Amino acid sequence: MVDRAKPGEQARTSAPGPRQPSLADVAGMAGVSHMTVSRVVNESGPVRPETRERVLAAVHKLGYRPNTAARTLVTGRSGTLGVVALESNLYGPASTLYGIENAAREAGYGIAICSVTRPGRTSIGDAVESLRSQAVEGIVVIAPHVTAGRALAAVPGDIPVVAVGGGESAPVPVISVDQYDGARRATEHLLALGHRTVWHVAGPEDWLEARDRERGWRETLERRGLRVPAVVRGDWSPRSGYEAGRALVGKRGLKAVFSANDQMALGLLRAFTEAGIRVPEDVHVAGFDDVPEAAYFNPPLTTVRQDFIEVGRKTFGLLEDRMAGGDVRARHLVPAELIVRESTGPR
Amino acid sequence: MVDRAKPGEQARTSAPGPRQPSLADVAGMAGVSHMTVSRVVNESGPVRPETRERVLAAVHKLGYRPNTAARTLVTGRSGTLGVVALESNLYGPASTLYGIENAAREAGYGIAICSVTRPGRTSIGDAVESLRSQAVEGIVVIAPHVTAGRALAAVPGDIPVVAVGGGESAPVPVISVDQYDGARRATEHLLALGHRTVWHVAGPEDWLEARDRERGWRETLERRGLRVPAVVRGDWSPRSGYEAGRALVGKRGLKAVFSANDQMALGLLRAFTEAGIRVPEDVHVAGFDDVPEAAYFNPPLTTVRQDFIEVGRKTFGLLEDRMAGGDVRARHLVPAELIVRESTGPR
DNA sequence: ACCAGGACTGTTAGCGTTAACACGACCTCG
DNA sequence: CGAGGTCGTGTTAACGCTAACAGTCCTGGT
Repeated sequence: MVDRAKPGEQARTSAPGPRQPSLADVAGMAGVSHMTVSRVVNESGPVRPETRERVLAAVHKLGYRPNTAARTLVTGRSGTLGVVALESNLYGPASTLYGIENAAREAGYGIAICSVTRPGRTSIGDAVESLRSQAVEGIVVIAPHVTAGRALAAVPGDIPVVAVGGGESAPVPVISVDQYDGARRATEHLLALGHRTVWHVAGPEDWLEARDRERGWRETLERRGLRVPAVVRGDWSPRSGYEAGRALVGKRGLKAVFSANDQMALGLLRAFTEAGIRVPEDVHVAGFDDVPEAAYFNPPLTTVRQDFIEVGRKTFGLLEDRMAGGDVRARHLVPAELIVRESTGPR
Repeated sequence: MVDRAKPGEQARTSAPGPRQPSLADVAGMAGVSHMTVSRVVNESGPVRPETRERVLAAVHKLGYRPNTAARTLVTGRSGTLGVVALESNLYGPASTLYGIENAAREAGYGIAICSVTRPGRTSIGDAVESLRSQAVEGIVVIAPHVTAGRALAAVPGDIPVVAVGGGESAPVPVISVDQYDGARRATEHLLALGHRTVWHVAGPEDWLEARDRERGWRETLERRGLRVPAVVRGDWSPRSGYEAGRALVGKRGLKAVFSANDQMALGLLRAFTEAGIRVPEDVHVAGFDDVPEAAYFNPPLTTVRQDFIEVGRKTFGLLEDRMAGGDVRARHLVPAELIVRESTGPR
């Protein structure tokens, strides 16, 4: 029996012990009915100041905490939102999650999360299901993946859902950074440096953000009647960027490269360095995301910044509207900002 | 009235509508008592196969979903764990969270999170409080910060809590990567390259991991009777690493630097490059964390890898023990692994 | 003096679930 | 052939809370 707590030290085992105090216990101590206690605790309905004092004292003394389960059962509201996050350890999703969580907490909501590693209709569906069973009042799906649209369509309609970065076809409201415009800006910036064309290292084909960025790049070139080089495709990882870089080395007329994210741009830089190609002297490189590291790459990376906190805030706002019964189906865009650094600097 | 759903299209507004079906509804349709339905749903107690079929059919037809709140109310178990994460957009915490979540979901638990930006006794306390009010069964605190110890001491003892990366003084079980040993390995690796000493860019003084890494470095030098240079302190960010690098440039005998994390190491590399100091030719540099980018830094970074998935798994296991009533107070360490790359390569 | 109505408090009835026990039918064993 | 068990099912009573209504005072206007 190692477990005997020393005096003054709380027993830290989870012995069943006396259960948490309930409204009734507080009521007993304060000499009122449980309803009066409920009214004090929720500030609903009038209570004489004197009574309130007594109740509050009892609440304090007993360490009373309202039982969420009971409250949820009777009110039908859990005060919890669910977030489905795909690849939540990537910088973008993690930051978005953070933004949503902040906005939600400010409004008094708790957050339940469910990450899914590999996308696919089933897993997103499972995640939503798992959250629903936690009685969440609404769900945010962070899954900028093509399958997300189908998965979302399969979600029962009786719970409010909004998506972050989903496709236009999603049957729910979508909020997203303007990937297309961000890619356009990066591409035009590179062209403005005097290049005849811009190469592109794209993200995985089944990611919507990858598609939008690629489209932004492609259409910018087409609009000007410029040659559109074959895209090299990566998987967002620095490693795939490195491989893309090696594939690109030696291409004729390689003067400007737009990478679909900063991590791949890092791999590119590495591959170019190894091949003796200097950035920005020989080739200009731009990325996407503006991860905190980007400013300290070698050289510092020109990139497109996404305001994830704003995305989180707007997403929560949209979900709130949906939960209030609004029929919002629009697609909301958050503007992207071009950050120019040395990787596209003067030669 | 824009809201009328077209036939075949689900109404996506949250109109109150007929409430979710309950056990009683299913029971009615199947012609049994609600208890029989409960037994079928939970696979508790014997049910004749024939009856089970009928019940299952009704469950399916009605789209019955158990009401968690009611179940929690009566069983006292919510099936949810809480995670308090500090700076959850940093690579380490985000990965740990991911690891914990995975392990928890495998065991059938849901996860509620609560991030806190700035540490301090109150905010961690608030976060714990907020999670408790969500009726979590246990709490993981990811907060490798000195204030975490005090904050944890203030948490009521009636809920199981474990900490990730907390200090030895924490009144709860702690799980952590062996920071000290990781730092020792990095330092010894640098010394083995023939340097007379190793400089150190430390993390914020109030982070326990920063302290452990610094101690591992310092004591390794002291053990060999080597000179211990003054530490330069950063805040984990690449920017602070850059500034540290500029402060270091020109120091006499600067041959080897151990940075407390990879991001700062990146800043260091940048500062050295700008100053015309070559890595690894002039100076050797090592980091800590092994972020995915580290292998593609310029040059690729020697660093200490932390197995966050393993940390998450062990953390969940420990919490499970606590919830089962075990009085585990030990400190569990996950070994760190040195990854050697070009930044400490041959000259 | 009387009644309307507000302020304050209490009583009752669920919310949907599981725990605990009760009951009949059937089987097995001595 | 009856005692005692298991199987399959039902009944009842919580769990802790809020909604809805029912009182009981007290005040103020007529």
